[in-house]
Amino acid sequence: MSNFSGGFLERDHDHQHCVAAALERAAVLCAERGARLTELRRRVLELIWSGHRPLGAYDVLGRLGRERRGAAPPTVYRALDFLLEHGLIHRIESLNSFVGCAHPDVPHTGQFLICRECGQAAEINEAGIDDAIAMGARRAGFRVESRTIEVEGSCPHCLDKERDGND
Amino acid sequence: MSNFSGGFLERDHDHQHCVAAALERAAVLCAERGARLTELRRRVLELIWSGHRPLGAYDVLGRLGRERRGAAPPTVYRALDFLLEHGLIHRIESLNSFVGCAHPDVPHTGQFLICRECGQAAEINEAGIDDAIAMGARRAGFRVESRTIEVEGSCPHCLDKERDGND
DNA sequence: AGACCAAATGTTATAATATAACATTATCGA
DNA sequence: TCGATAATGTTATATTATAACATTTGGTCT
Repeated sequence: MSNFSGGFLERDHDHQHCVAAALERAAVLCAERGARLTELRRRVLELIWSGHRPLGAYDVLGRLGRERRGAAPPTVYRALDFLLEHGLIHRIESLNSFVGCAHPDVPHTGQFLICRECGQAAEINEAGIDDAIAMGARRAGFRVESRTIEVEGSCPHCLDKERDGND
Repeated sequence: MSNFSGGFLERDHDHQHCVAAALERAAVLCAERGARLTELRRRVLELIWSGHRPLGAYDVLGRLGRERRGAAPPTVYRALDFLLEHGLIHRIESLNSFVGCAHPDVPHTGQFLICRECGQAAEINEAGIDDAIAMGARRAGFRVESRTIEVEGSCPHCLDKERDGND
């Protein structure tokens, strides 16, 4: 993963590779599960992966609409639901938007660092976060079923830019 | 805090007290800050505190509309914005809704346990969560500006009910 | 008190996000 | 090939949120 810098990608990384890999993982995983990765679903996944920033359902619809006549909100939401069910994408609650998951094979709820400046989201996997949540839940007698962890701030690239500009 | 059971309140707790205390804290805090807790804002805060489950803006509007002619969405959203700014309520992103904050005096971003069964939300304050997030952010070279931590699951009371029902 | 300013609220319209309900088409196993 | 089921198309509408401008209210200065 020389492409990675602590979860945030370099601007010049080979993004075609990200997309191709994501689509390939999805194909394998759906085949294993007997789930149908239809052309529509595949295309929506590809659109979600068009960048590393979360995309809204209507952004997806906008892009889809140009190439597919009769694309309507349910078209997109149903595809997104399928992709969510299979862990191929995550929903970012604080942005009402969706981002690709790079590890759909391992069931997990995402932990995200989201840059306010450039919009890029990085998924991290910090066991300590889940541990600390488990601790808090335990104290409260609460059974955890899922987690939403979304951290907003500035990514390393945008912090660099800030420093360059003497901010 | 004999009323509390690890963050989740007993069903028979003195809720009038919760509301009164919240309104009093708000009044004090606004006075200190020279912020105007108008009748409308106070009433919206009271409505948010009508229970310990997050309330949507349109729920608030529905209740408000009955008593205040000319209540419209901006009426409510503006009051909610004020209350958010002053930390008197928190927004629950995963529910598009709002819940009272019991500790508006101490600046913090909330950590919530939300029961899928009964809808009740408990705010916790688990330093380990923020620590673990700080660690993950550090690894990624990310500067944290705010956090959304919303954990869904089952609260102790609903777990009890499950067990009683041999679930 | 009166004039003024800024903040708060009222009012109307509309944007953005999401789902319901039913019709049609495609896929797959028997 | 038939029939069941899943997927998609289609139309309408629900839900959440904000823009833009008008009016009112509350405080301040003289």
